[in-house]
Amino acid sequence: MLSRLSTQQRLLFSSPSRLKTRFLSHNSSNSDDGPKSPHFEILGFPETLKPSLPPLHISKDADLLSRILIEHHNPYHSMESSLQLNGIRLSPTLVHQTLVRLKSFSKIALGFFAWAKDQANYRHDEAAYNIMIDVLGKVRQFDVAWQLIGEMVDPSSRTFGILIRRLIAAGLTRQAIRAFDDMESFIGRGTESEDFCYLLDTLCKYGYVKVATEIFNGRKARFRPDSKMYTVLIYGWCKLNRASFAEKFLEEMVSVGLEPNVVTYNVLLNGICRRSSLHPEERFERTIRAAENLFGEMQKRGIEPDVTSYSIVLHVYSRAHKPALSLDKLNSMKEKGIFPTVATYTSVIKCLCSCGRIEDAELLLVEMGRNGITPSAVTYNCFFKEYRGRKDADKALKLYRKMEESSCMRSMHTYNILVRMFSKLNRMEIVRELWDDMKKSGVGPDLDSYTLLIHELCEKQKWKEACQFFVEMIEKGFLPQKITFETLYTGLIQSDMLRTWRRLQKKLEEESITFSSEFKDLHFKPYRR
DNA sequence: GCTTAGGACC
Repeated sequence: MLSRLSTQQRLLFSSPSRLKTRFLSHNSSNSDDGPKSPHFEILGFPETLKPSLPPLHISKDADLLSRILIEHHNPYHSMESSLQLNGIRLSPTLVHQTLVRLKSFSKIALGFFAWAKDQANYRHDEAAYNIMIDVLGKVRQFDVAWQLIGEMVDPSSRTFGILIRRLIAAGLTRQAIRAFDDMESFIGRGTESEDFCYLLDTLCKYGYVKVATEIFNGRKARFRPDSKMYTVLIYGWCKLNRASFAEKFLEEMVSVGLEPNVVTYNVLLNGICRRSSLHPEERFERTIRAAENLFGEMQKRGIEPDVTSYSIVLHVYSRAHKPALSLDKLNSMKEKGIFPTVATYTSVIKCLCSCGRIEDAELLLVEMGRNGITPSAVTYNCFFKEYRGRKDADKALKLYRKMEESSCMRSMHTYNILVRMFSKLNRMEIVRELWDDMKKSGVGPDLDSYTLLIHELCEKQKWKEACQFFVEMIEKGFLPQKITFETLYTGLIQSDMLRTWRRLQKKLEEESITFSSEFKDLHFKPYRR
């Protein structure tokens, strides 16, 4: 069962450096929708759910269907020969949800998609095509994506938006622009300013600001520029830290008679504040002065700063560790009748926590609740980090329970902070609970969770358990760091656990994982934190 | 689908 999964994952990436691909794919957690690890426990898959049973219940359960597909379907065989899905009733919801769950398994997703279409006579709607095109774009199978667009009844600009975003994300900006140009022959209407703005925005978000500027200048005559387009370009240049270009576009914008709005100013404000160094006090003051000047300019134009403007400044205070200023600013915005959002509160809370004023932060958390603002995982993580620093297990656990009660989504981070904290405190029963929660909620574990758990277990000399998790992580497609391998390997040898050691070796061989060979000559030190 | 909060080790 396990080896079958690995085989399928292997087939998914045909490049020779598949491990690297796998490794990278699991590290792209900050990309908006990069591949996620499988959401389920393969090891514990119950026998009774195998597709040899009448598959009636699958018709409603995308979770189950996707598990079965991942586990039993060989993408190189027809769906019938690996599965008996004949009795299945496909509905749009089932198809969408299943495709979403197969996002990291593009071949299986495509197999299912094609099977539904060709064998089950199911007519995919636009949403299903869009998901599929997105999945294909992620693995750069643009030829197949184009094929699907070709067979769609009426692809919309949304479909093209997805394709264009994937092309740009893959660095194929020329192709993206060509797709944009070809779009009107598919969607049955001419491209509009809005579509053009989306193209510019996507180019800028992925850092191709120069390309965006070029095509903007080239097609100004065709698409009437609006303040949104200018804002997008200003955002791009700010992102690249090229304030002079950003200002040039602001000037141009005004000179063609377009009024900058509050978003334009917030983009500029963020440009000033975003990466400015705050280290010596003068730099912090300089940044704040620049921000305040911009506030003044806004007011001169009759534009009132909004929550976002204040949140940007509050983030600067937080980075500069200025709890008093942070609280002042929060109060002054409230007096102006601007209601803080989660982002606003989170910045202030982060500031207070990082400055040790956790009681004040706790008061703000209460205030948030009173104002009907739901804290996010990011908000909670600020507290957890501080509780970890204080080794305050009780408070951390209490807050975690509160999170569960309010069914606040836990982030990967929440778990990683807490797993580390409770391992260090040797409260392994809680670590276990967290680990189970993490799997159940479907957010993890990720490469970091495995790495830190294994390192903690090694430190406690629980070699066997560490080894189990090491094997498990490989089976899930995570490439361990070299240091993790070395720590475990050395520990096993030093404690004469040759059988476990051999098991580890066999696993690595099976998966053809090698860590660079110079380790043989190294003198190992056991892991120290 | 124009803007804001976001890890931790070394």
